Amino acid sequence: MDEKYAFALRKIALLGGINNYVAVSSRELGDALDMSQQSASKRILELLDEKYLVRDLGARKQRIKLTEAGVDELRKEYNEYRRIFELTDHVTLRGKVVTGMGEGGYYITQKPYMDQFQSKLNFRPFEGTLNVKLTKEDLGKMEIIKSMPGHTIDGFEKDGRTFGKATAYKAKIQNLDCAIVMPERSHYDDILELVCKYHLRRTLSINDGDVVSVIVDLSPLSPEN
Amino acid sequence: MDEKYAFALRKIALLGGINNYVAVSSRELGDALDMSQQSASKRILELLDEKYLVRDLGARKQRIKLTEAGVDELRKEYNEYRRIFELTDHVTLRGKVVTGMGEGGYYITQKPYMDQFQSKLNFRPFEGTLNVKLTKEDLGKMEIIKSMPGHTIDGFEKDGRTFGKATAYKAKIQNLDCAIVMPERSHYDDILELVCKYHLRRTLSINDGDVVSVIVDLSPLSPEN
DNA sequence: ATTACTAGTAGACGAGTAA
DNA sequence: TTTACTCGTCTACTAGTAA
Repeated sequence: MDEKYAFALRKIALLGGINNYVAVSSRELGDALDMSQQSASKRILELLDEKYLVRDLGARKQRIKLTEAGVDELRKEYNEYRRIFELTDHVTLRGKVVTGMGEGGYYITQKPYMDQFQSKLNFRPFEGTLNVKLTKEDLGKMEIIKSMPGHTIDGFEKDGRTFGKATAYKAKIQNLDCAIVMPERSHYDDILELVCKYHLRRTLSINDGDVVSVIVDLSPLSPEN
Repeated sequence: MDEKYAFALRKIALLGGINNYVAVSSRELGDALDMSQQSASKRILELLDEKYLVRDLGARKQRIKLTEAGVDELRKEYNEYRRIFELTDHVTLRGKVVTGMGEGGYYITQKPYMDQFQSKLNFRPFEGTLNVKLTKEDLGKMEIIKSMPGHTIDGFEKDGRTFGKATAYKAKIQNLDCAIVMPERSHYDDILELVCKYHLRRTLSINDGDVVSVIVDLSPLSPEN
């Protein structure tokens, strides 16, 4: 991603091209970008080529709109700014409860993992994880979380099989202590895996499709805790 | 402000150079900016020249830090992203109550202004304005407000003197209806001028130095209201 | 008005290298 | 190791202009 593309996309978004088509001439965009009409025209062609923009080239004036990919690029930059200016001690994630493959539960209950949860998070998880599919808006917050230290859960070998490393972060769901676990090699990055001392679905009376908020603690870890 | 400067400042901020000096070699910055060590070195010199950066050039490795001006430039971009992604119907401003020059009161009480307040905001302000000096963090939010329509208060002439145009936005302070008034040609942009039907200091028992929150309404204006 | 081609050029970049 | 100079290349820009 070239920075100049992000810059142009940002200005187009500010002109209203984020949710709807907006009529922006190459001259107007040139003014916004402080460049010539010709260069702005070229920039638009490049953005179309990169699939960051779609265009409806009418007779008089073109109408343009960011694509999903274009919005995603902007969101990346937005998240960088949030890391810079909103550095707080917690992040709130929202998502919908879903049923996973049951793998989470199998992994979690391995003794070496359990022992580490006990020593690092101060509780032994109930066998099983609660899977939460994050809303699109909160997906970017995962990057913020990943950039913070968290509790490292070491991997191990057993019966010739490898159990990978993971990182855990203390969290709260409806004021109940829990933790989110992020395997180092995860296929999903929009699924949050929660572990808790109790059976979350039963304790909180939640089911598939329910929307829940998870507050992830990002305060600096005290050494040896 | 060249976009490439903002890009470099952003990466430096992410590397930790926003509050403190941080050791970043020109090679490391080059990697972050996806450019050569030589170009990154040049970029740092340019940023120093523009006073966006200060440097402590030690024997082994330089230590750099953003200046106030540098942070301000980043905050501008951050505010652009907030306008894009956080488009909400209100903005909360915080600041400290201060005593102005008394000009506000003189202007406000002019009949042509008063009549417009009555017709556009549906109240006649108490004679006098409450001045609130905004916190640095919320200064950028003024840009967001300025970019929204608001109620236009027309200027007029009287006794050969010109009374300028202004824009008013409905607001609430401690749940009390009020409005902020932004003269088109204002010398201050960190001072909020509030008008209210009541005497705010007396009604809310506030005095100089008290910190107040003002919720500014940005919901789209209904036509003819 | 528009958009966007071609051609010429200024300036940004990296390689080589000094300190 | 650093930082940062010079210099040659090449890219990204604008002017002119067509459609």
